[in-house]
Amino acid sequence: MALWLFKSEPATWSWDDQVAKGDAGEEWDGVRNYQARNFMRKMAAGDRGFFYHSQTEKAVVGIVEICAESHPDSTADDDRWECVDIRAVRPFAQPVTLDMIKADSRLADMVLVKNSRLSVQPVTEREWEIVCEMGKTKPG
DNA sequence: GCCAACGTTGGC
DNA sequence: GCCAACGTTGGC
Repeated sequence: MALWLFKSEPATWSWDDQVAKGDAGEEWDGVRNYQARNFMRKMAAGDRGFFYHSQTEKAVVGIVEICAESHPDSTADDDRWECVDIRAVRPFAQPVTLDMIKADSRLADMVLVKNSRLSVQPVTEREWEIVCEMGKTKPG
C-alpha cells in the first residue's frame, strides 16, 4: 500500500466538505499538473493519504482512502487530465501544522517541505508514522 | 498583498 | 529544442 498527500485550499474544498461526501467519496478533480496527475495514476484502491489544508491553515487535518483509481477528470475540457476518488477515513485528533513539520528534522525531506507547490505527492512510511504520531492519530 | 518558485506556452 | 514571457500556487 502506498501513501500520499492531497493538498486543498479549505475555501475551495475542505476536510468538512470531504467528510460530507461519506463513504462514496468524491473526485479529486481540478488537478492540471502533470507531476500530480502521474502520481494519481500510480494510486491503487485502498491506498491512504493525508488531507492537507493549504493557505490559511497549513496543516494536515485528516486521513483519506483512495476509493476509485485514476479515471478521466469530469471537469477537464480535454482528455489529458485524470483523477482518483477519495473518501474521508478519520480526522486528526490534533492537526499537524506545516510549522510543526518543518521543526522536525526527521521530516526535512518531505515533498511538502521541499516542493511546496505540488498539490498531490507521495509520502514515505516513516513520514506517515511520524506525522500520525504528531497528530495523535493511529496510522492504520 | 507580495513575491519566490515553478510549470506551461508559444515564438523562433 | 531552446528560452522568454506569462500564469499560478502557496508561504510569508
